[in-house]
Amino acid sequence: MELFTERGYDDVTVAEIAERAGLQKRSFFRHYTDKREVLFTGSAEFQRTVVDTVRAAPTSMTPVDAVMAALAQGGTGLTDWGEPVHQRQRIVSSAQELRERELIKMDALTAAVDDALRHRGVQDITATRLAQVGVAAFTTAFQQWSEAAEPQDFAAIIDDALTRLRTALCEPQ
Amino acid sequence: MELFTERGYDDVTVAEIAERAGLQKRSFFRHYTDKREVLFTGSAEFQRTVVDTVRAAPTSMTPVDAVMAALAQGGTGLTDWGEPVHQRQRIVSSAQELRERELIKMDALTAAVDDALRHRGVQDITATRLAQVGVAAFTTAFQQWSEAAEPQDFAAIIDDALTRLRTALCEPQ
DNA sequence: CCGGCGATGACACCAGGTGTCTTCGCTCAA
DNA sequence: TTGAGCGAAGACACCTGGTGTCATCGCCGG
Repeated sequence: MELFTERGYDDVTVAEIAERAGLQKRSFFRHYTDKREVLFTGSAEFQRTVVDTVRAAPTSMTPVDAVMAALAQGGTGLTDWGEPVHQRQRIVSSAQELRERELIKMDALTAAVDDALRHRGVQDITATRLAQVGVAAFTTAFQQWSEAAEPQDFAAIIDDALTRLRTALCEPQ
Repeated sequence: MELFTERGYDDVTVAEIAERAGLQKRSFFRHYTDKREVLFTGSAEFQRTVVDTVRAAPTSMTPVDAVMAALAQGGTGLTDWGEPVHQRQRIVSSAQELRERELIKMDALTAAVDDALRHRGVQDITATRLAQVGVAAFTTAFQQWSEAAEPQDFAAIIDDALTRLRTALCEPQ
């Protein structure tokens, strides 16, 4: 993160990252499959958190609500980290290869949420759609959060995103 | 495509692709920025088609309907190619780096549709949501089409996808 | 017939990524 | 205490994607 922020993602070499960590280039690739992957360590844990929350939601909850609550909670956990998350976000959006990686992580998250919904007994096709919509709302909410000047409440942003989506889809002007 | 199908994406080298085309490795990179990009030549044109269709839709049409009609039309244009598209799809889904590239192309498409909707006077945030939902429906519809044993009508699939989404979102059980 | 221009050849070079063997440090049992 | 065993790291060669650079060739208009 230090190196990337100082000189930009492309101008930092893996050998330099390894050196700063007191290791050899080869050792870097024993910990991360990719140069990109070093910026996505947390994503597996984040995904697990969201999935667990969806599964643990009371059966009285609507599937939509369960998904949105899980994503809101997970997102709040992220945004609580504050500045480091902002920093990471700036780096990721600066390079296309990183945005690609982020997109595929979100795709994996979508698949995982989809799966969690099916475990709740939601019909297959419905589950897929809900997962897609939920993750899309999460993504834009997160982007909005990271672009905002003032610190904002993540849960409020993502709720707003969903409401607007519902309106647009179901009550077209 | 021949080489990739014969031996798999990873085991084909750029030098070999160039050789089969009677060119030098360096010349390949004068035509494509990437090894991946050679599988995404059509995507710019596809995006242009969809955007133009959204813009050209009569003002009497609902934004949702305009988007879905444009995507259905564009998708039908794709699926009309038949087997080559299936072949390409098999290759793309076989390698993570290719799926990543595909995702970012879809992201670009989403942004373009978003923009086109705003030009129609749709409110900004609504436009973004509609574009996301539309492209998501397109993606799953296309996937369903490419996995189907029998040739199917693309427009019907994508319509079905949207209907189910509306139901899931607006009339939760 | 010539000057210029775009496309390609030729070639060196860098960085990401991998295979392989060795070395080091720790743990645990005899 | 010692030594076998094992995982993590070092060392190093090697491949491939990707770029910079310069020479070359064919074409086209004047």
